[in-house]
Amino acid sequence: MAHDDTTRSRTPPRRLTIEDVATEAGVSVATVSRALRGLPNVTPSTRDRVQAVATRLDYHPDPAATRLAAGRTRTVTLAIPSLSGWYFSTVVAGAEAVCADAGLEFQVIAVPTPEQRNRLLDESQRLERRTDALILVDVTIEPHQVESLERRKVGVATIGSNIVGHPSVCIDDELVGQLAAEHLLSLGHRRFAAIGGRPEGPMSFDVPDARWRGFRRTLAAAGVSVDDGDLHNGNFSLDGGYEAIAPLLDGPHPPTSVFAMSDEMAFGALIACRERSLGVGSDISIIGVDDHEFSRVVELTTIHQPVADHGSLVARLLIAAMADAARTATTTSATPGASAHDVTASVDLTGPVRPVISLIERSTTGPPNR
Amino acid sequence: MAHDDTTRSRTPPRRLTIEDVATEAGVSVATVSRALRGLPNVTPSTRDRVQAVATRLDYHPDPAATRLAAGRTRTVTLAIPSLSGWYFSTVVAGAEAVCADAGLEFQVIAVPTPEQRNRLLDESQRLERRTDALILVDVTIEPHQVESLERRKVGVATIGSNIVGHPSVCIDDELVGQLAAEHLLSLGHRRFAAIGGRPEGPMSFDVPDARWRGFRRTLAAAGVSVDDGDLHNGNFSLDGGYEAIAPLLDGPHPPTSVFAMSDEMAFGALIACRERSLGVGSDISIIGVDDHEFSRVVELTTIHQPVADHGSLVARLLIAAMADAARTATTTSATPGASAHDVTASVDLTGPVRPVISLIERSTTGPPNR
DNA sequence: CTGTTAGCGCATTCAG
DNA sequence: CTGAATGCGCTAACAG
Repeated sequence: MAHDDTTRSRTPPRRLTIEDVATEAGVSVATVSRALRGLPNVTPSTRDRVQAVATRLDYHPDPAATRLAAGRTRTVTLAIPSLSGWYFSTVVAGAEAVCADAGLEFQVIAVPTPEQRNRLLDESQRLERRTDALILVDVTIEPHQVESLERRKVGVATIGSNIVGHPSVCIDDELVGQLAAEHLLSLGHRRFAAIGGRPEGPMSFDVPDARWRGFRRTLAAAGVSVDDGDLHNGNFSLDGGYEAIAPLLDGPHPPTSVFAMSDEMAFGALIACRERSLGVGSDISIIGVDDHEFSRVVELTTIHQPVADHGSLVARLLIAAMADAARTATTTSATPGASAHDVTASVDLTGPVRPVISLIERSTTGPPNR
Repeated sequence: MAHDDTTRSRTPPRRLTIEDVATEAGVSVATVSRALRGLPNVTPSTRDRVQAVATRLDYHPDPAATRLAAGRTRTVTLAIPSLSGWYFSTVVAGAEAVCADAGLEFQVIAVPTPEQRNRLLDESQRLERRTDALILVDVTIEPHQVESLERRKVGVATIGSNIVGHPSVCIDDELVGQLAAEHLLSLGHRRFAAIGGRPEGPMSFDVPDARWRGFRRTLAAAGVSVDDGDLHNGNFSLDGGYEAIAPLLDGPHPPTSVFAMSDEMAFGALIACRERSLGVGSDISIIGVDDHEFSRVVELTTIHQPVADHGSLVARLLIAAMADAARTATTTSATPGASAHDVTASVDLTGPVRPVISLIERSTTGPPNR
């Protein structure tokens, strides 16, 4: 009554190891290891045979054993202030897809506070053992932390900021501010307010600063002056946007236009305006940043950035950089001149990649009516 | 000239091992292992000493080695049709937070297609080696796959469906349909359309079916009949909602009310209505499901579900179930009667937990004007 | 209570 | 080109 014990039995089937494959294929484990990883020094015929057996047995090397023996984890870890929210989740999705494609495990960790950020980054020892590389999304990192990761050969790539010598994707945030200012200015606005970042909030990334600089500079060039009192904290959230704008609307001297540094904050502002029966696009103009999926639902004028590309782009850059590093390491210590013909990875992966941004004019902005 | 070589040198510092701690503390590695894991059979004084040394040295056990030796990975893997989108990312965020808190690594994998789903679930061998447990979010799983995972002691928990004997969180989807129908009915509507799931789309989960059943049943009880021709595919996306509703609006006999099975699809419907200058809440009523973060921005009437809790809840249930399983395993083979006093985990973790849902009436629904 | 020892599954020298 | 041997760092019996 022989039945397939490995699929029917109630007891856990013994996991098959490289040795099972070796025995079955009539070779040594070393050969199996080489064959399966596509290393040289294996006769094509034996390689094929080994691969056939492995496939038939449905063999997959144990990642833990591989890690322990080889020292590499084949996993990428992404750290991000939050996993929810449109921007963040879109970035995560992009990065995951690329990593999965590359056969890398994808781990993710939310670091909403500076404490958690440091707890993660200060333990490079721990990190090295868990991951081959780190993708930092709107997470700041200090020089000594970078250095520590470099020393431990942990790859690093960033979104929203950049580290010299490491791949990064970030838009020109000053330009964002400039485009917003130019648009509002061209419409005839002269009274502005801005809703921006979390000065004492969880993270301290410099995106909002740069946007504010660009905004302010452009206004100044047009002879309009704003000061830091015109910048309000909206925490990059819908509620934050609402809270930030409401008092202004109720105040004695409301702005005719507001630059919300994210669409989500702009949505909050929209609610506040509706509550007060203000005509958005006439009584008051609102411009956001992101081109959030739902911006067109409310016809929000905004500055588009290709968020979906951010994640996949860094992941690709990171993977290329890692491959590059690995190859350089072996190349350097083996055949110093071998890279002459190998221009494959000679694209520069260390400078920041700057996705193109553009103004999308919809109906929440218009000429001021007062 | 002694300087701290482990933090300054350009060469990777040799990672310190359990043996370093042992030597430094003057005990054996076994004792260090016990002490650090809080196992019994260690004198408090030595335990303290070991812990002090470990802390001072900033020692962290290598996860790969632990996995290999202990067989457990201390990682939880979450599989989900997509990582972006409000519902999904909110769930992910909740689960991650709980896992991180519990000291578990958190891996995530997108399975947009049935092929990818099967590729994941059919390789229980591979899965077992990578993760201790699986959280399935709106991902269907076949009985034999469940069995295979059970045999390999991989924990499983689900959201959006439930597997007997495993923890799960899912709302009463028939009730969702019923609430929507009752609301629309009470307003006086008699002509309905529904926008629902992806019949031939990537996933084949039964959420939309249940919602449709509840909707239809309630209507029938009120003497109104709808048929499958009134159910349109909106793919649970904004664009899908738009595409689904547009032709109806342009048709000869448009509905006075539409039940969108997700807020995102409702948003798409909203756009279509606006394009046609239809008064939403008067010319046509729209009700969604989710209570999406932005529903209040557009004043969408919807059926609220506590999405933020879903993720953290399953994660908690899963972790409890895993602890339970581990304890049962040891208990059973050691002290059969020991659990008499230990009622800690005797809450039932195997039945589905059903979060409370409720209708939130805003302004996109109202009495029909024709 | 503590130390010794034998693997966990694989990658990797080094001989052959 | 291939195989035998060593060790990655830790846990889990077992012996003291």
